[in-house]
Order: sequence, then C-alpha cells, then structure tokens
Amino acid sequence: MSNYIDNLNPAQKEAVLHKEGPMIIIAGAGSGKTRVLTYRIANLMQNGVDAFNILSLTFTNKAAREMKERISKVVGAEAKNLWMGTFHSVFARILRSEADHLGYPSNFTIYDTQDSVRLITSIIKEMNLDKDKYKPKQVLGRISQLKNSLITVRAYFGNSDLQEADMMAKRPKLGEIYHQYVERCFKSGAMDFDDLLLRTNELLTRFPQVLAKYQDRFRYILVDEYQDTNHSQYLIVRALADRFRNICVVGDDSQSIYAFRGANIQNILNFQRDYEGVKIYKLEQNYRSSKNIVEAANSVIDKNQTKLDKTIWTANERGGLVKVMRTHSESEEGRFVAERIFETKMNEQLSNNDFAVLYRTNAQSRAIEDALRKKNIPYKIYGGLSFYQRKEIKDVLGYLRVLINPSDEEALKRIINYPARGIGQTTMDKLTVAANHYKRSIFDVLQNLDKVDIKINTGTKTKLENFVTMIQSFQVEAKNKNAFEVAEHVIKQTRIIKDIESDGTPEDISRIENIQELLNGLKDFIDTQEEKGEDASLSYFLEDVALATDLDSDKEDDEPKVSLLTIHLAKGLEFPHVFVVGLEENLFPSAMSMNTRSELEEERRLFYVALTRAEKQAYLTYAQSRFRWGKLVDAEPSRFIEEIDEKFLDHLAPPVNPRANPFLDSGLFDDGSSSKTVRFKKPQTKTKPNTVNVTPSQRFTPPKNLKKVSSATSTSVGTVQMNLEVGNKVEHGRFGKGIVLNIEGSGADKKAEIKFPIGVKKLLLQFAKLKVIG
DNA sequence: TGCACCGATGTTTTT
DNA sequence: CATCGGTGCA
Repeated sequence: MSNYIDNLNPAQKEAVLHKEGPMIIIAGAGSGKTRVLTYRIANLMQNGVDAFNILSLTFTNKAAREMKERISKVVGAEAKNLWMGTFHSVFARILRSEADHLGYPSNFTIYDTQDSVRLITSIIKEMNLDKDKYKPKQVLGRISQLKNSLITVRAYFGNSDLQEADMMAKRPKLGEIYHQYVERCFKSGAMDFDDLLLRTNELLTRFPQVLAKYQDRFRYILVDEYQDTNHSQYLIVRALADRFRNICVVGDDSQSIYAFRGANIQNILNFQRDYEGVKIYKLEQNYRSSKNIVEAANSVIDKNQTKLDKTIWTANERGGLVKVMRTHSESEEGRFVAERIFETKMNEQLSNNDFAVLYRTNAQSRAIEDALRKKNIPYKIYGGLSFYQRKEIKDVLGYLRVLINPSDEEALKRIINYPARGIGQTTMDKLTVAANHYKRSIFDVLQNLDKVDIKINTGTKTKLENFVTMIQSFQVEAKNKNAFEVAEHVIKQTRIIKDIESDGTPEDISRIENIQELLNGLKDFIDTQEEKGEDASLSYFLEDVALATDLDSDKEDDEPKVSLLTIHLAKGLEFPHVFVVGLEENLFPSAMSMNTRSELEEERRLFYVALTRAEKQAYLTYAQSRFRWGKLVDAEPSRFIEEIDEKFLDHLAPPVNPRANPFLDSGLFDDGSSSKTVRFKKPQTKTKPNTVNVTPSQRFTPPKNLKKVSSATSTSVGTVQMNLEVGNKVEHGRFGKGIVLNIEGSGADKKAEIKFPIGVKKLLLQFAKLKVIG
C-alpha cells in the first residue's frame, strides 16, 4: 500500500520516513522536495496522524492546493482536513476566529499595499509633513520592516537606537506616523499584510490559552521555502512547534530571494542551532535539468560566500549548452525569443507551455509581449498589475468591503464619490477631521450626522444620507442573498457599469469585461466552496482576493501558452525551455542591489533560481541598449554571464540586421567571442553621457486594455453574441468550449446558461467574451 | 464640486 | 513612458 516509497531515492526516503522531532530538509533545486513533502504528509496520515493535527505552510495557495490533491490521491478524502496554505491565509483564518481577543471585528478587512500607501499618504498630509522627505512608499517599507521584526509602536518609542536611525534619515516623525497608521488601521477594522503575522504573534504571546489550543492542534508542522521566512513568521512557527517539536522545515539557502521583504536567510542557516537534536536531510540529486544546466548553475552559485554545504548533481543527460544571445535592442531581443520559440516548437513538436520567459522586472514584459503577439504566439503574463488591483475591480470590491465592514476607511474613501455623487474633497476632509476627533470611523460619523458638530450644508448632507441608506440597503440584501447575487445587485444599483460605458472608449469595454470576470470568479468561488462544504460568504471571498497570488489564479483549462513572469514568481516552477532575458548590468543585477555583498549575493541566487527553472534548454539574452524611462540607454552584459564557467556556454552569433539603427551598430560584426573579452565595468555611476535619444520608431504599441489581459489570442467582443440561440456552440476565453442550454432576460440583462467542460455557467451576454463556433 | 490639463515622479523583486 | 496628484477654470 505504500509502494510510493519505493520510488524515492535513499535521501528522500529517509526524509519521508523521519518520525518525531525537529528536522530540516535542505532541498536543492529540482530535487523533488514537493514529492518528499507530499509523501511525508501522506505517510504521517497512514501512520495514524489525524489530518486535523497537521499544519503545512506553503509559499503560494496554488502550491497548497496541488499538494492537497496529490496527498488525497494517496490517502483519499481525508486530505481535505489538512491545514494547508500560505502563512498569510492560514493565520488570517485563525485571526478571524480569535479576533475578539485582539479587539478586532471578525470581519476585519485586509489592506493591500495600495490601501496601506493611500492611508499613509493621507496621514502624512494630515500631519502637514513634507511629502518629499516622507515618501509614502518608503515610510510603509520602514513600518513593514518594524512590524516584521515585531517592533510595536510602543517598542519603537522605547528604543532610542531606532528613533535615532530615523532622525538620521531625516524622518523624525516616523514613530508618530507609525502610531497613527496602526491606530487608523485598527479603527478601520483593517489589517495589512504584516499585521496578519504580527497580530498572530500578539495573539499567541498575550493569550497562553490560545497558544495552547493551537499548539495542541498543530502537532505536526511543515514549512516549505523556509529560507524565505521572516522573523515574524519564524516566531510563529517556533511558538506553535514548541510543545510537540514535530517541526519539519524545507528549503534551499541558495534560493533565498526575498530578503527585500524581510526574509531572513539566517532562519535556515541557524535552524540547527534553534532546535536541539535536529536531524538534517539533504536532497542533492536534481531530477529536473540537464547536466549542463545543473553544472552551469553550480558554477555561478559557487561565487557566493554565504551558503550551506551541499553539492547538487544530476544523472540526467548532458543536454545542450546554455545559449547566450546578444541583441542590439530590447525589441530585437523579443524578436529573438519569439523566433526561437516558434522554431523550436515546430522542430521538436512542442507546445507553447513548454516555454517560459523570465525577467528581473515586470516592465520588461512589454517588449517580449510585442514580439510574441506579432508572431501570434499565445502567452500569459503573471504579475504586474494583478487583476484585483485594477481600478474598476477595486471599485467594485470597495463597495463589497464597505458593506461587510463599514469601518473600512480606504474602501469607503474610494467609493463614497464613485460614481460621482457630489461628495468632494472638502466634505471628506471635514468628515475625516470629525472621525479622528471622536475616535470613531467615518461611517460612524456618517450615521450620526445630526449628533456631530460638523459644518456641512444641507445639500451635501442629503447626499451623504442617501449614500448611507444605500450601503445599509446593501447590507440588508447581503443577509438574504449569496455573495454573487449581492455583488450583482451592488453593481446594478451603483450604476458603475453605466458610468464606465458613458465614456465609450474601447478600453471601457475591457473594463466592463473585467467586472463581468469578477462576477464569474465570484460565482466560481461559491461553487467550489460549496462543493468542498466550506464557507462561501462574501467576506471569505474578499479574504481570498486580498491574499491571492498571481499564480493562484492560473487557469488550467486555457489553451497552452508561453509563460511570461518575473524570476521571483518563477520560483518553484519548471519549464523545458527557459529564456532569461535582460541579462545586463544595472538591470540584472539590479542597480539598486549592487551596493553590498549580501545584496549582490541575493541577486546571484536569483540568477541561480532563473537558470535552474530550465529542464532541457536555457537561453540567456541581453541587449546592448534598452529603453528605460522612455530613453534609450546603453547596456553592458551582466556579470552573471561571465560568472558561468565558459565550457557550459554557447555564444550565438548576433543576427545581421540591415534595418538596425546605425547609431547602434558599433560592434555588430564582432567575431562572436567578444562577449568573452568584454570588460565589465564596476556599478555604473549614473552614466548618462552615452545616452542616445532615439524615437521608438518601429515600436508597436498595443491597445492599452490588452496590456495585462492574459491572452494574445483573446477573442474580440462582437455583437454577434447577442443573437445567441439555444444549442449554439460557443467558445469562452476562460471556460473553453461550451453549448448554450438556455437564454433568459433581454437587452442588457440577457443571460445565457452555457455548459462548459468545467460546469454550467450563467453569463451576461453583454460582457461575456464569447465566440460562436457552431 | 468637477473636469481638463500639466508637470513631477518613478521600476527592482511580493504576501 | 505612464501614472498620479495638483492647479486652475467652469
């Protein structure tokens, strides 16, 4: 019955079978650590451990979902009782049920980064501080840092070193902003991302009986990607594992790439010191990549000083050399990538999803997209502006957030005058002042306008009262209807769609589609939650949305597409053919991360991660000039190319391009070995002199609304769909092919019930991206 | 209060 | 280059 164990190598097997007590699995790239984790959990369960007693913390929710699925293949339905998810989502749930201990409402809102920045911006403004000295994003960064180190406002003011540091940084009021920020979040019934961890720590330290309860529940704790945990997460794990000490952490110090958000590589380096009697397991055999790729990657990571001792090797075939390509411009780089994908796909009969393009910054996707689109190669982009951060989506979500939690100030500010209802800045300022004065939420003030000393003329007052009445009516609605129906109702009542339509630009169509997509997503959510017998309430949906990662929303039923994503997002993924683009000094390694050895080492680990995503073939490309901030800037090849042992590299000759801009041609006909002899300059100190201004002539600018929509091949919206008939075969960008079962309503409300492979969906024809195919 | 226009500002990386 | 906030006018 446990034949799966026979398929493991000795090291993997030992790790899977490890019984009690603390353990660490040092898992090199591609060494089958997910398998080990999966089987370890399955094995625990088969040996009588109750699923309810196992907590497994993963890096993305998608990873959790997939792991659960794999475990259930071994142990059956019992797997769904496992506690599995990201730190943020697992502890958000726990915080909800324990919220009253902390004085928070259980329906607290989760502020995303944008909400936090806006709140800080208004605090800075209210305090009359110079916004050039107090840059909201930097301030938030600092606060985040403090929170992740568990330094509360009180602790901050008790620590003169910290205060001095901020004095030196010319931000003497930082503590005060921090204080205000925390208060305002609390008053708004909101937690930011860091609060989810910080407040969990607070909960576990201040309430021993709560700690005891969860210690007793989580008798086995597994933490994936341990190298990327921050101090706050570290302490949570420590506290929870303290009683049973069945803690299993998995990670690879060579893949620690999140120091910028507080991850502490010491957590993994010191694990053996933290827990007595730790058993160490090393997974050193790579099953993913060819010899050339593994050895090339090893030769780079060797340059790092700080690392645990391990040797990654593979029994796989040697494979092709890592191909290095130099191009003149980013558009040529894009063209190269697109052409290579096209050719390889044809020659080797591959599918689009065998290819991935990785880059350091999101902005780089643009040139690649253009090139792929021109060649009609379907692609999907992860990251960048995520779906849920789009304006129209945040607006709709704003209403939902306010009706769930009227104290949610950021959401309230967003929607109180959208669509325009004559409530302007002046009024908002007065309300904010009053709210701060009475230490109540703005919504409280709104509900008690008569009792509050506030100078608002009667016209405005009526508008405010109407607004409150509307929200209250939504709340009533929410009592009787499910989340989907409520959202539908809200969208209709607020006339948001009408407002967008009135502008009438083509972009608006896409925005309306997005809102429809949100509704569909909400419907989906309800269906799957009900299927699983879990909470399908609106507030859980909002939580999911706030904590969703871009990878989570990946749709399986799409046609195969080339993946475009940052290296950070690519961690944990693998593709047969990988293009790492933009290998240029100041871009990768980033100009912002070359100041200290540790920063540079993190960049190098990032490069290591990039290279080790490839199974069969890796390409490294760099451009000799690139548009940055709209200007053409000269670039030099990244030091990381040179750091790879030359014997693993194959320098491709640059293509002859007669159309190339004469300005850029110097060095075009070098003998191909030139990149070997290129002298790498030290970090450039703002080299503007050799900047050439060239108008981006052949640059193809895509319609804005397509920019982040996932497909190059997405069907355009036509009016055809309005003439749908029962029995028609249709195709939907997301749900695939389907057949029309029923049509109801008319005009703008016309809906069709369509049977898709994934189930029956009801879609508003006005928005659904449908193509009639028969 | 609402809207149109302009300049300043910013890109690492994300839960 | 693209977004945002501020300014000035209706």
